[in-house]
Amino acid sequence: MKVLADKNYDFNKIESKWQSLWEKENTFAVKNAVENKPKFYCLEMFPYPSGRIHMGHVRNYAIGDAVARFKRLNGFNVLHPIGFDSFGLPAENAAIKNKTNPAFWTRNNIDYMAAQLKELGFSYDWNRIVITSDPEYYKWEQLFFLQMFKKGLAYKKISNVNWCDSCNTTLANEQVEDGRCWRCGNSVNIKNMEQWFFKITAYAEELLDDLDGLGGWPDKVKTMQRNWIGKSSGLSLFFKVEGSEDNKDEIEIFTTRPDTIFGATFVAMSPFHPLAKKLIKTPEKIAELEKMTHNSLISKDISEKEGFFTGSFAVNPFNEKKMPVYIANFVLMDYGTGAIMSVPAHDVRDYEFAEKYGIEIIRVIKPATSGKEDERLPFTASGTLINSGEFDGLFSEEAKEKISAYAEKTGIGRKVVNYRLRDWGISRQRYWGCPIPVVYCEKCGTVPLNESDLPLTLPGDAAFTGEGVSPLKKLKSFVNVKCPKCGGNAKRETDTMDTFVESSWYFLRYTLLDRKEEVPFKGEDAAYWLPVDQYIGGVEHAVMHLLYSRFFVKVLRDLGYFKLNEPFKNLLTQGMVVKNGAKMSKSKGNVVDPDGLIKKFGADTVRLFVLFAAPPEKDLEWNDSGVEGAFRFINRFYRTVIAGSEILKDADGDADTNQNIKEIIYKLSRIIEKTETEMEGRYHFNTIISSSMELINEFNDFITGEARKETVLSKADKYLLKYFLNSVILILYPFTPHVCSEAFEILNGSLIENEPWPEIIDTGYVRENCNIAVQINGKMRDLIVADINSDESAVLKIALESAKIKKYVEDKSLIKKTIYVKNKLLSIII
RNA sequence: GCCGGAAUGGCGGAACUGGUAGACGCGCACGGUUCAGGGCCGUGUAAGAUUUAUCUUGUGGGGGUUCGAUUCCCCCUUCCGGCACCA
Repeated sequence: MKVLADKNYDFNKIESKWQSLWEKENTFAVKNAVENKPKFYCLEMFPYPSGRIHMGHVRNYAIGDAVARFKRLNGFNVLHPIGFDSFGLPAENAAIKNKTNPAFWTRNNIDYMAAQLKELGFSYDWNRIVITSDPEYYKWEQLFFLQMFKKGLAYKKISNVNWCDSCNTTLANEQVEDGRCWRCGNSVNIKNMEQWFFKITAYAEELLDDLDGLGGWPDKVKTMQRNWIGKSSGLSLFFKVEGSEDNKDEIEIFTTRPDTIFGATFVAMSPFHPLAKKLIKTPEKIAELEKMTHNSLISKDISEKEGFFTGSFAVNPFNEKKMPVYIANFVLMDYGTGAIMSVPAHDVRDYEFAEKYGIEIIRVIKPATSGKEDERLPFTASGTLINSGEFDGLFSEEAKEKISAYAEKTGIGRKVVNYRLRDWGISRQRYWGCPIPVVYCEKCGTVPLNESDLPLTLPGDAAFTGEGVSPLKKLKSFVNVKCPKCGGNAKRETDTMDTFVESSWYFLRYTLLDRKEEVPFKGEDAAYWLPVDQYIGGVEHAVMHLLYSRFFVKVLRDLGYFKLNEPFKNLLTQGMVVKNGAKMSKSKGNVVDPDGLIKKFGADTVRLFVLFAAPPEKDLEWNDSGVEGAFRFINRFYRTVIAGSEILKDADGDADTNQNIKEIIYKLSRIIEKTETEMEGRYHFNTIISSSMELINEFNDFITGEARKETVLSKADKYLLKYFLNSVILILYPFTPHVCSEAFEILNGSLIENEPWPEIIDTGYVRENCNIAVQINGKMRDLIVADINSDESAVLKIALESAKIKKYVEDKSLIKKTIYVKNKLLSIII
């Protein structure tokens, strides 16, 4: 007995029906390795459990779900997991406010957001959920830390670090944007303190080189990473300090412009340079130095170049020139050597400084081209050397080589490569993060925990007052501990790890099916699933998460976990969801809440709209009436299916069919092909959806329009129309899975998930004629109809009969030249 | 300042390697639906002129290559993003 389908589109009923079926049947659960099926790992950046899903999430996950469902239809074994990046500050701030443990707030948010994701109908394998604040997850992170510690890849040092007053913690360089905290936007100070670091700089060269192999990444992201790593090759030189005690003091400088060495007129040194104090001759200037270091600690921002003469001189080994040594606020201590040779004639910054303090300026590079512009100083381009002794006449590039070689030969310098990239500071002075598994013993010093003592869990009885130091530091029961080595008194490390550590390997954890197994993940599973075939997320993580993850994978590889070099094969960075041209935010009052929309229109409508309104890489302008348009289309689509299911009941596949039907089947075939092409990586779903709309419009013309009234549909016609309608349902299924599952069931009585992607069928249709554009001197003048595959002379003949063309070409002899593009265009030159 | 990216109707966008610019949707207008409204269906919708089955202009602006340019090249403007004393 056939269940009569609702005539009207009841999204509530349809969506809850399919969602509960998917959940009950475990439809999207996936095994590690399935024979005869290629694998596809589709991953979206997991959310921080802030409380509710926002439109940015909906867009991100709708894109990912479209890819995952499409790949499943196409016979792939698809891993499409989800989890929660659940350590982090908002939970702790909420804990301070509510005087509870961050775990409660986090748990509630995860439950709510997981329910929202289910209501949106995303096809995740929920069995593989990863929650990073669970000890069963961060335990392995602590293990990685210990292994890295043993290899020297995790180490502690005192340095100037970024400090956010509002978050009460330090930040990595990547997490400071425009001098402000990436999370809260507060301006960042500098603090001198002891911190744990991951030695990402050890991988700088590999991280840079391997970018070239990431063909599936946007150039933009690769460029950002390249700039962030900031490799530069140059020369480091030793300058003797004149008159220093026993002539021992030397200043090492770094330059990328050895060709300008003869133009150096002073040495500029960072106020933090170890020699700074020693070189200064007067007490007043020591005071000045202290003022300068103090100011540099308050703010990274140097609005005005400042400095002073130390009273000491350094000697340029190339020309024995005595150069004054200056302390300068714009010289960074943690890049290069903390001191530079200053060539005001050929460096903008040095020029500015020299002008201000009246230092000598010597030109040593002559422009290759002559012109007023190039006569001006500073001149920073390449050119020919002058005033440079034996190197005169050489061009910059050659001079760099020769001068560097000379320096190496004579032992006054060496070629070096510097990186802008700094080691990743991972210490955070907060509670809600992964504890660093280290103790400080009175006797043994810094001692790592034994692996068997992991996990080191967060204590549940910490107090969240929001005042003073981290809750962990104040908790004596946590801090006071026995040394794992000698059993003596020791104190625990109370810093926790940056939450970007969790997100650096969560995609590996997803591959582990049985979470009871005592491993972070299994090498064979990782080898099967990785690299991620399609990664989707916001571009804001271009140099944070995406760089850290690449680093982490290389470290785990070197720790012997697998042979993988790069985690993410293809990357799609989706644009923001904006309203009235601005990013949605509470302060702007332009937030659109998905819950209300799902209630009003259903998940399929919301998903369809976010995919239809713009291609994924562009920003998406929110538009309420656009959502209604998406809703209207789904209604129309549903009614079409209902009507179709009545009309196409007795479909059967033989005998001749009418030419009009063959024609729309032909059109369908082109759109199936186009969809396949788009789904290979461009992912312009908006064009696929608009094509589907066209197909539905065509279909409606057949079953309700004039065409139907004129023709009686044969069984074979109906067979093709049913194939047509089923194909459209399959094309739309990745975007609007609920209504398509329902539609497929109405039409076929079976599950769409068991159906393969539509094969293109050949109806034997051939286009009989085509429209050809006729141009006169490059301007479109007429559109004529010609037999398909006509040759040029036949088309020209038709064209010359056209009244519009005759107007321009009275006589064939006027034609100078013709260009013919078969079945498309004829261009006549007169 | 340096490095990227973008600019197409009233709006979101389409046009894949140069070949009929404006698909599809929104909005708007008119019409239909025993028509209050809504919904649904149909028609029209780049601009300007007009003798309305006609012509001109038109893809940020200016130049170039080409029979032909939204597409390729050069210059400029605006907007967005990244980096910003990294020597």
